[in-house]
Amino acid sequence: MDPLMNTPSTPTADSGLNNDSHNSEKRGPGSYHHGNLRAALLQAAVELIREAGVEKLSLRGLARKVGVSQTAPYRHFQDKNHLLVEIAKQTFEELAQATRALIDPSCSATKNIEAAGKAYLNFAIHNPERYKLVFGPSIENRAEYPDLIDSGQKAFGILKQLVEAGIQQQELLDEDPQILSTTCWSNIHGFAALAIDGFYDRQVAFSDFDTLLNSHVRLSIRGIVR
Amino acid sequence: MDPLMNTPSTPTADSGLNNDSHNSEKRGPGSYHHGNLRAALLQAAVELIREAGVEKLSLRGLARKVGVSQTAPYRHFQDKNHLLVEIAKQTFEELAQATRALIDPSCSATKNIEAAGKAYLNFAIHNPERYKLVFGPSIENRAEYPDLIDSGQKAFGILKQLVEAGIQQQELLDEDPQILSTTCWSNIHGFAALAIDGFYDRQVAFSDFDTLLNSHVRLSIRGIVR
DNA sequence: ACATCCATGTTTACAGCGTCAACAACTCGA
DNA sequence: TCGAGTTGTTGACGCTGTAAACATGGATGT
Repeated sequence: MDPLMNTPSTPTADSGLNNDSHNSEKRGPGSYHHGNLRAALLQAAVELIREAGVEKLSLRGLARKVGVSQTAPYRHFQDKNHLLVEIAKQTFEELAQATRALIDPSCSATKNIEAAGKAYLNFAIHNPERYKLVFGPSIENRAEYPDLIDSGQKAFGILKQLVEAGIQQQELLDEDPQILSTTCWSNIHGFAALAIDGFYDRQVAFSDFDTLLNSHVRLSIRGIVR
Repeated sequence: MDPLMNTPSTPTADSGLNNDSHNSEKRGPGSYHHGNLRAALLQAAVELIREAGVEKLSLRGLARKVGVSQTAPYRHFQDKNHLLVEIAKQTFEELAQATRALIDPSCSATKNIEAAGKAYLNFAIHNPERYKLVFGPSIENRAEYPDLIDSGQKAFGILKQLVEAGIQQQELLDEDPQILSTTCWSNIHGFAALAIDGFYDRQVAFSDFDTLLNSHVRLSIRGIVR
């Protein structure tokens, strides 16, 4: 306990005031327990990631933003990695939902794959930092989180089903569906990754981006149709 | 000497001894200047990155490995980012060279694109951490390093030339070469990225990996051939 | 041969990070 | 009502990137 500038004063009254001032309804005035910290942390983390990328996310900064002490998050997440994994899981699910949303059973499989691909890319491009979180190196030991793997496989499953249908309908090449769908996924993912990281910015005017995206999806799928 | 100063020891004798003791041959015995520090740092950094990935690379650890003080690297690189940029530049050049090596002018453009794609993927898969460094989020403000951008564009230029030749030879679709080559690159990159990050490990047995790779290249290119 | 300059190295220090251990406050069921 | 468990706080440790001040010694001009 140094009498210097560090800790200003009584924690109870102070934290209550602080929270009241810039933290709308998350904590009652002067209350010790947050009440919904886990959810608040996840939400704030997503915001911070969206604003500055995963690399810039720190648990301490996150705690500051939510208005709790720097170690409070450890009551809800084993460590930073577990927090990221949770967000990645959610992101996979949103990605899957966005992809699934545009599928129309009355259309051909090929059309559906195209629609799904575009939806996938649009999600990726509108949520670039979270997309990078999911596929990038921020998460350590991905393999050790079965739930995360499951979410990913579920998203991939959407595409795989479409491809299998396409093969059955003789719209696509009669080859191993695993290979066809993997190739398709790679193609789409590659575009997302490069687009997000700005590798196309110097090649394509902004107005042409949609053309590029549409062409890419069309040409990528063309590789596996009959 | 000065009893008021709190510097603990005479730096001359001490540092000389230290260097002699634990620093094998990189530095002459008792020599103060390294003589080749910049190159040594780059080489050691590449090793560390290969072993543990860019995320685990620290300038201090690097300095330790090379046997210099923790701030010595700052005499040769403005900051960590500049070091990474330098390595990325080198990697781009190696990648370009590996890709170019397998091109055979007596073959068709399509065959060459296929060969280049496979060479590209093989380089990526055998140098996963450096590949991730080049395309991943480790480097900040990529756009502010024109040399790096140039290296990237040069590597991409190889593919673009092949695609343009293919269009002229009427092997490929008669469409915007920029779009065709971008699509081709995306497809290859997507496979590299997902393969490196282990997204195929649970789908494909190791022995089947080459099949998957070859199929992917074939199908990806198929999308842009006539 | 010698003095001097400057590139290259070292020491020290600071702030920020992830995380652990010890302690404090609130909640809730017996 | 009380005691236990949950959730929060404080303080500390060792790591990081990097800035400032200082030391060294090889190159250079005389």
